[in-house]
Parts: sequence; structure tokens; C-alpha cells
Amino acid sequence: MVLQTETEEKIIASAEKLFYQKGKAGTSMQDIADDAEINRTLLNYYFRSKDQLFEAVFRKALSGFVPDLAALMNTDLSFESYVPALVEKIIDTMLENPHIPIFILQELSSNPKRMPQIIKEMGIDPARTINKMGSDVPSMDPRQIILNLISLCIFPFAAKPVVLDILYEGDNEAYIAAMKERKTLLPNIIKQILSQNQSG
Amino acid sequence: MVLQTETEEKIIASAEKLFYQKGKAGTSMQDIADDAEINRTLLNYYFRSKDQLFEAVFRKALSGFVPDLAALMNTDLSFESYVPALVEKIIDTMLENPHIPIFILQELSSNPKRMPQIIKEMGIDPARTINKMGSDVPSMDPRQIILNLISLCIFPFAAKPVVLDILYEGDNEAYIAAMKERKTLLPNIIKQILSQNQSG
DNA sequence: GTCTATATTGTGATAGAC
DNA sequence: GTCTATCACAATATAGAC
Repeated sequence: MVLQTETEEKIIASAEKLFYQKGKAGTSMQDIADDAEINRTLLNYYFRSKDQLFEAVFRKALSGFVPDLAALMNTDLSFESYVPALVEKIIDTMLENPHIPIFILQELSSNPKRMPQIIKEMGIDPARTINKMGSDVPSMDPRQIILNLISLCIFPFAAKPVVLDILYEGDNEAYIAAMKERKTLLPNIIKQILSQNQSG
Repeated sequence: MVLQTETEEKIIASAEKLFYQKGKAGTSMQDIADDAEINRTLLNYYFRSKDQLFEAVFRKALSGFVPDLAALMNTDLSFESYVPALVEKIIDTMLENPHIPIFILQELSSNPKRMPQIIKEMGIDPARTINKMGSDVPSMDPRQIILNLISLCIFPFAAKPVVLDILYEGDNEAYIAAMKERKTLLPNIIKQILSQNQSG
């Protein structure tokens, strides 16, 4: 990621904003050009096609946090010991950009293979993680633990509009505070789940 | 929901299928007409506009399970006692149609007020539920409990493509079995969370 | 209720002048 | 690197014949 022209940067910024909010199909090249205040044909000049522009935005979104998660998971520390850092990294990322979960899930349904492929490229090794957890916590299925952890971290952001309205009566400050609280809440829950099943 | 013409039923069936898979913006009226094997103008004849057709599909999706959840939540039973039934209803619904979570989340981002409005119409009373839980479990925030429960139920379906690929190596049978297992797993986790905080 | 024909606007993408 | 002009086609929606 070296030097970029000013125009290219404006395109990416507008494309991010609109793809995040309205999805790929819901955003036109004209929408992006208007938002960036440039001529529409420049989008094709810089990125050749809508597909390639979207791909650039998608990869940039993942590269903002997936490599950090991979680094955590690829240490020799036990699963339990890196859970707090994992939770904090995910929640902080989502707090910075709450649109990311829906954006990714949207693309997932129309292009299921892309996301798994990219996160493996970025250093996440699912088999290694599952195996290591299997020796840490032999009494239960590591995949259910991972599923629980990720669900608890991400879903409250993916469903932000309902959560905000239904549980926090539209009070965004209260919503944000609750999300921050979860950075300490969730590691405790995971610890409980792990200890329960080790004794059972 | 009385008698419908055969054509109207075919339209709804095709619209459901395509809106679920590709979202509202990603589906054209022509796509739906082709899938239903009818003339495109009949869509406008029966539903007047794409918006109204989408609205019909969206309401139908929610009416398949939200009223049942409302009925559970509006009894005088304690929260803890109806959790297993709640979890089972949600997971069974998602197993029958795994596209529903993404479909709803997609619409949520482009139309944040619609979903909360509809589920309140369908009998869910968030304030009542939160208040009742507040007296059941006074030591912790009921909203965090609800958030955890819903996250654990729904996210594994919303993210099915990644979960299936990364955790279950594409083995759909294994994925389904794991989801069914969660019908007994999740109520235990919720019970643990509740008891931990009651004693703490 | 179902069709053809058509209006209008928007789409992604490229060629070629400057 | 940025523009105008233009292509080929797809979008939603309606009018009117049958």
C-alpha cells in the first residue's frame, strides 16, 4: 500500500462508504462517482470494472483486522489465554466501523467461497486452531466454542439497527457503552463455558 | 391469508426464493417473472411495485416465527423456564430456511425502522420482557442476556457459508448436526450465565 | 387476467478528443 | 489523467388490446 493518487483515494473512500451501507448490488458506479465528486468514467479508468472496485474494498475491510486475529491465533499461547485480546480486537474493529459485519455477511451470501479463501490467505489456519484447542479442552467440541465466541462478538453489531431500537430505545450512547462492556463480559462467559465442561 | 390465485402463489414463491438468496437490490422483477414462468407485467398487476412485493415477502418471513416467539415471551413463566422452547423455535426456523437471517439483516441496513416496527406489531413487547427479567435476575443487565441468547442462536446461520467452510470443511451434514446440538447446548450456557451472576 | 408495445430512466463499460 | 459522447442493454412501470 504505497502512494496513491488523490482521485484513487477519493474513489476508495466513497466506494467503502456506499458499499458498506447499501451493498454491492444496491450501489451504482454513478452513486460512487457523485459521492466522490468526480466523473463516472474515472472509476473504470482506475479500477476497470465494478467487480474489481468491490474486490479492492472487500479486501481492505478484511485486512484491517484479520491479520491481527491470525497473529493472536498462531502463537503458542493456550486458547483461553488469548481470548480477551481476541474479543477486544474484534469489538474495537466493529466499534470503529459498525457496518463491516453486515457488509461481509451480505457478500457472503452471493459469493460464499471468497471470504474463507481470503482469510486463509491472511494467515488464519482453522485446522491448526481447532487441533490445538482439542488438546487444551479435550472434553468438548472446539468448534462450538469458537462459534459461540464469534457469535457473541459479532452479532450485536450485525443486528445493530434492531438491537439499538428494541433494547436501547434508540439511545446510541447506551448501545456503544453496552458494546464496550462486552469486552470484559464475553471473556468471562467463555471461561465459564470452558470450566463447566472440563469438570463435566 | 385466504385463497390466492395460482399465479399470485407462484410469484410469492419465486420472489421468496430470489430475495432470500440475492437480496432486494440484487433481484430484478424480470428474474422473478422468469423463475415463476410468467409474464413480467403480471408482477405489477398483482403487487403494483417491486417495493410492495418485497414488503409482502418480508412480512411473510417474519410471520413464520415471530408470533410464536411473542407468545412464549408474553406468558407469566420466568425467563429461564422458557429459554429452551425459545431456542428450539429459533433454531428450527433457521434450519428450515437458512437464508432468513441474512435476508433480514440485509434489509435491516437499508431500512432500519421497518423490522422493529413489524415485530412489535406481531406482539413482542421488549420493555415488558426486560422488566420481567429485571425482577427475575436483578444482579445483571437483562439486555446483555437477551443479546447473548439471540447472538448464539442466529449468528451461526447468518454466517453459514464461512462456518461451513472454515469449521466443517464443507460438510453440510456435520454443520446441520452441530446446529441441532445447539438446541440443548445453548440453554445450558444461558443457565450458567444466569447462575454465575446471581451468586456473584 | 394476461398479453404486446412502449415510455422513461438507469446501468456498466469503452472510444477518442484534449 | 480527465473529459464528452456514445454503446448496448436492463431496469421499473404503465397503457391499451384481447
